[in-house]
Amino acid sequence: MLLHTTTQYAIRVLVYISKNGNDKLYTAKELSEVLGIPYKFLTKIMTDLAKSNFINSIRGREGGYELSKPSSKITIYDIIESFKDIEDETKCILGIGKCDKNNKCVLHNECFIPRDSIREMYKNTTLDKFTDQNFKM
Amino acid sequence: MLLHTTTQYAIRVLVYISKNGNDKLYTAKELSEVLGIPYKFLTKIMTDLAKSNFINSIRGREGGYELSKPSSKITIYDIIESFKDIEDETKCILGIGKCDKNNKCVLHNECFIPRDSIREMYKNTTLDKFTDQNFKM
DNA sequence: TTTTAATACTACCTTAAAGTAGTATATTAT
DNA sequence: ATAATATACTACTTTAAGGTAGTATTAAAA
Repeated sequence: MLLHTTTQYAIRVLVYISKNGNDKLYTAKELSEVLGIPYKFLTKIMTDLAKSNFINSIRGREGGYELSKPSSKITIYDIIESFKDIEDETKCILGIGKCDKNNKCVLHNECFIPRDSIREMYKNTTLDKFTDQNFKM
Repeated sequence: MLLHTTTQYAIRVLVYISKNGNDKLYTAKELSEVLGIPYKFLTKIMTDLAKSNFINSIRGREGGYELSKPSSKITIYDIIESFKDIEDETKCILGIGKCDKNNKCVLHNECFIPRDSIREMYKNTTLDKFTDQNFKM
């Protein structure tokens, strides 16, 4: 359920840009400072986000980053998936191969609903959902 | 939500002994073979389980391991906690310090219920719950 | 055209978890 | 007594994630 630091950073950057408007460019320096993400680590993540087409990166003086599509078209699930951080839904919580209804570990039934609800929430949550609200960044 | 391999192994060993009866000793060799856990890794974990008083270890020829208390007194939560693998309930899913009701990240509300239900399940699940049932090991 | 300020690339370092190897110690059957 | 068969201890290796450093490239301002 917990996400890798890299994925957390990616989500936070995209949420920040979405909340603050996609009508200007954001530099790595600004994102790094305001979100408290190490600069060099952040630029690596931004390059990945550009390659997977979440953002456009504009090089050179006056450059920076912007979302490459409306925030209503980006889900939390998309971001997590792009960093290969989605939990395989058949993966057994006790590490015994795959769990399905015919092949259950002792905790399978108890874990299924909460795991599924998290995954559905990720799929249903788009970045525009946060634009009006006041959350910590 | 996913557990470390060490924790998964520990749970599986204790569940196995509980299901198969605490009226005999189980050797590391048997547990390793039947559960598919690397022998040397398993013995390290068993030593930890003995130190944290989940099992008694009997050294020497004819030795082995047994539960040190009734399986009804051992919860999944106890095991996970002993391997320091319990998720801090105030830990922010996006890694922004602590989340509580006055200081929420964008995903806090959506994650709270499923995270809490997993934790409660761990607390309410004792090893004797599995003794009659037929689950994969 | 040169300087400045931005991102991109390549390589490395650090840390913790997973796993392995060898030896020491304990206990019982013979 | 001693051989056999257990667990315990110490130290090492491997791997992946997180993080750092230096340089190259790009493009607009001056």
